[in-house]
Amino acid sequence: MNSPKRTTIYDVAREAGVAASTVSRALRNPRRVNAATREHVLGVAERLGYRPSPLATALQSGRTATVAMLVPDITNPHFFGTIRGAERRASAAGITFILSYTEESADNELTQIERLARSVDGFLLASSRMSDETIWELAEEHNLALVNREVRGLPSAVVDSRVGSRQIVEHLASLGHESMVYLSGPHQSWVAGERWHALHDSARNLGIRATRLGPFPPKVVGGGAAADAVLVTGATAVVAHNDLLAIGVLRRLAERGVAVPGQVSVVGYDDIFGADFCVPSLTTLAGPQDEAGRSAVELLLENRSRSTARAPDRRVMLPSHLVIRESTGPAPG
Amino acid sequence: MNSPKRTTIYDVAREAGVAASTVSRALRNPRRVNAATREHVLGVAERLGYRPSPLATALQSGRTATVAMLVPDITNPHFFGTIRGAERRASAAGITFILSYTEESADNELTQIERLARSVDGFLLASSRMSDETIWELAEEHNLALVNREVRGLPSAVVDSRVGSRQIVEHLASLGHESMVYLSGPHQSWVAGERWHALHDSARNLGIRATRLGPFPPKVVGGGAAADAVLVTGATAVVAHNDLLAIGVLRRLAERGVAVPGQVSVVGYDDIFGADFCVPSLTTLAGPQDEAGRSAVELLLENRSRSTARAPDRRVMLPSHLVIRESTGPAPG
DNA sequence: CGCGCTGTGGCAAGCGATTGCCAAAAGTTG
DNA sequence: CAACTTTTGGCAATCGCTTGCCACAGCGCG
Repeated sequence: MNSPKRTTIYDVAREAGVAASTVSRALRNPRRVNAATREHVLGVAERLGYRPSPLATALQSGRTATVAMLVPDITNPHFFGTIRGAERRASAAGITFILSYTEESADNELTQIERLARSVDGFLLASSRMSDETIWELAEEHNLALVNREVRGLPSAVVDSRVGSRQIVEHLASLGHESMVYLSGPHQSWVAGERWHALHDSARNLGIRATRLGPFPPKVVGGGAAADAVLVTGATAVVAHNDLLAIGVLRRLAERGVAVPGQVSVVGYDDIFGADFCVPSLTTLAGPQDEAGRSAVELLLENRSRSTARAPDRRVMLPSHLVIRESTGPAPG
Repeated sequence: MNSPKRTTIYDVAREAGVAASTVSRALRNPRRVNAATREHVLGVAERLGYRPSPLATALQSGRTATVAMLVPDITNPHFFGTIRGAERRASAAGITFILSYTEESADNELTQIERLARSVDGFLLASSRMSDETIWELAEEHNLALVNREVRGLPSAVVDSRVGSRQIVEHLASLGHESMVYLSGPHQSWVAGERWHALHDSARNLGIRATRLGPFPPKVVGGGAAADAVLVTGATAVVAHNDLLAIGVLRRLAERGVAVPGQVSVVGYDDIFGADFCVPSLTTLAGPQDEAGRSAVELLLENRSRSTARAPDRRVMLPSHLVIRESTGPAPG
């Protein structure tokens, strides 16, 4: 419970025989106070077990030493890496980390931002479902950093999926595939668009027929319908919007007796936990998601002290790489 | 960025032609103010886009509407369910959710608690690595709720593993196994002890020889050494401290050409993501981890307003159930 | 008609820090 | 040694909100 009485800066001041302001300075602004007094004050503070109140500090100074991360869906293991990376970085900087799930809803994101605005120094928006315009407007009032999303002029950390998508297509082409299907994710998903464009372009360059199906829910259960939809197209290769969906596809294809990669090759994105031990193991585009979380926190911290509203356009692009496993193989026939 | 000037309670007061205290009361304490004035004030507040400052509220009233959850290891998917459940419940109550990873270290837990003490209403300790005594002392000063851990006199939400462990042993006995090995988790882990005791007792009752090996790191990589250690014992059944370890064991056994469940049966705990699609799929003790997270938040909220330090001894015990899959089968010979 | 009760609203004192401004003390310089 | 500059510490206002206490008005009642 909240203990009866915490020791405050005033207790320390009284005990040390100085003014509260001196204690404050000794703590935050060492050079503003004489070395000897400082030692003394610090000693007393230590002895009294003084701990500053983050709330009081924040109220007065405006700095909260807190960031909030908004994530659309916690069920998706894809985000764990990002969350971990962000939390680690924040924690290392002594920054408190607030986590909030927005359940795939842009409205929810807005509500949370509104609610937390006064208590944080900035927001990490992971795979935000909001429109570019909305985000852009929010950036006017709040300190934002985007993860796996780009909006003109805003700081972001994204794991590349354009180059990686091209690698996927090249991989499939080299195996003799002539047609592929992209199983698309939620249509508000920015990366879904990026991936499709990159796949589409590369496919055209390499003379492969590429079509898009969906959107499908980016979950294992979404794979059932997706797999069936694929089968009627007759394509020999499937690229799923993420590994969850891919795993669902594998499962459904197995049920239907379709050989992978004998008849159909399957590729995913993210290299989530389990991608290496499902059957067949999944060829997938892996990227440093935790690094993305880490970088985003750094971008936020960089801008924390800035005075002008809009942050400079810092973008971090992290490389991805294709991990080839058993779910892709030569095109049949 | 933090916008130039937020509208405060005073702006509303001036605009509405009342005192700030009246605005405050209209907002928090509806019955303390005349219905008409209240409507009026609320209208003005709405019109001005007033949002209360959680910091100011917290500083003055002591209520922060925030809880912090301390988790030993975010890499472990086991915790995802708990985190999700807790976040959902907190969010539903309009409570801000702080997440902090303590990297399997009791010291880290203490540090975090110390640091956050003034900014939260309570702590959720998930699978805490701290000693009973330390936790007990902390409870003197802080509002705590434990997840998957019991300490005399403190509120806790745990997923039963005693009954479940007995089910595991019965399952193995029914398959004709006469010896089993428990691969133990970190020795500070309370559940590890619980599980071993339950397994041990049940085994004795059923005339099965049970031994304990370890501790092993509760991760996939820990499974390598664990599997090898099992093989030298000659036991026909392995119960791993959690699914990660079990999956590691499966992998190592496959490498060594040991048939599962032909030669050795393997059981895990938690039924994490992937337990159903690894090969062979894993028999495991499943439990409502998200429910545990949810309940723990509720316990915290119940105690939030209490005056005496120690909370009443509320314990929530959630049932687990054995999910039988392909990794267990009849004892060889 | 006078008295006390209840319903409402305002005043002002905090909550625990930070920080601009000022004054005293100490150090510098010619 | 006087005139100045620099260091160092204190005062008090402030951040935005809550809440104990008081005052006033309207009301019921004997």
